Amino acid sequence: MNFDKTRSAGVLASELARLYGAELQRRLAPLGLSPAQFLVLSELWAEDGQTQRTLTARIGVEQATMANTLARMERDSLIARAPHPDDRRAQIVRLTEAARALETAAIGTAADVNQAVIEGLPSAERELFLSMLGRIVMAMRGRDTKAEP
Amino acid sequence: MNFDKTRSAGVLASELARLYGAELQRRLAPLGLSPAQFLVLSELWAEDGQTQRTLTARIGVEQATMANTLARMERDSLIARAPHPDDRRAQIVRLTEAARALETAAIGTAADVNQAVIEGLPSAERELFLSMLGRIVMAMRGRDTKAEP
DNA sequence: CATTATTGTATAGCCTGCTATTCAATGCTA
DNA sequence: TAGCATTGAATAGCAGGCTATACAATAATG
Repeated sequence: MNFDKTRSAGVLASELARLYGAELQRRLAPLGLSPAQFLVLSELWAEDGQTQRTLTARIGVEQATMANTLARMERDSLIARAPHPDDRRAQIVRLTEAARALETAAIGTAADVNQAVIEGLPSAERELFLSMLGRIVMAMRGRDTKAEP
Repeated sequence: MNFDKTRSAGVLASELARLYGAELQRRLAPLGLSPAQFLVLSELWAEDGQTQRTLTARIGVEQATMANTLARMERDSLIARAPHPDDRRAQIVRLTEAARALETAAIGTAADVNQAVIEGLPSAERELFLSMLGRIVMAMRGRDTKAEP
């Protein structure tokens, strides 16, 4: 009886996630960004002025996680919050000028790191790998929301 | 300019890691185990009486991370520490009876969850996926230790 | 309209990563 | 052998996941 982590999709994915996160962190650091902050910014670059609720849904993280990430981003002057015009519970999250200025560099960096990851495979296999990984994630997302009998 | 996370190996791997971790946590909880604790135990089930140093190397996390995980495991009575016979800095980490009793159930659970992950793909693709993921991880591990000019 | 349910955020507290620092014990070497 | 370097662990402090709560604002319902 034993557990072979070298053939465990979960363990391998976790290790890849850590390695990717470390590398991205290292390369985003000069811009003053962390990987989680980059993800939020990438949503805001696409559409500025979203609600915390919307960001949470689009990024797929829990509400509390987003609240904490946004708090750090506000502390770091990457975002500012304004009152929502017709819902006094909510706030509008907006990019600061500083954050807006980082778009090109940060997206380039993230693309580089993702390219580096995928270069671990011969080019003929890369598309297939991305497709498989995407399908596995979708399947797991499905399981997640489903309760068992 | 924008960042497509649905085609980012890193973002997808991170999401998969989170989904896997959540599911494994849920299924190990009845046994009183967390995913990180399970990994340590799986090393100790294979060879009891290792040093913190050895566990750190085999599992591939930082020393401080392992120290904290072991502290929680000791708190939870999964391991006990004994003085190392010929190095007074080191300690020998040993399974408790309670931890030894969990082996079959825990390994079965982890195997189930990994099976669930892989079932997101048609069976014909599963081996190839594991192989690709393994190769990508190995390539990233290599990059990691390498400094850039 | 008054109650109740739902929704948007914030907060507390946990786990597991990480880096940086510290300290004692060991090992090496001049 | 004395002194410096290395090694095994612990600790502090941060990030970013998570669940569970709390609370005010809004929506829905009797």
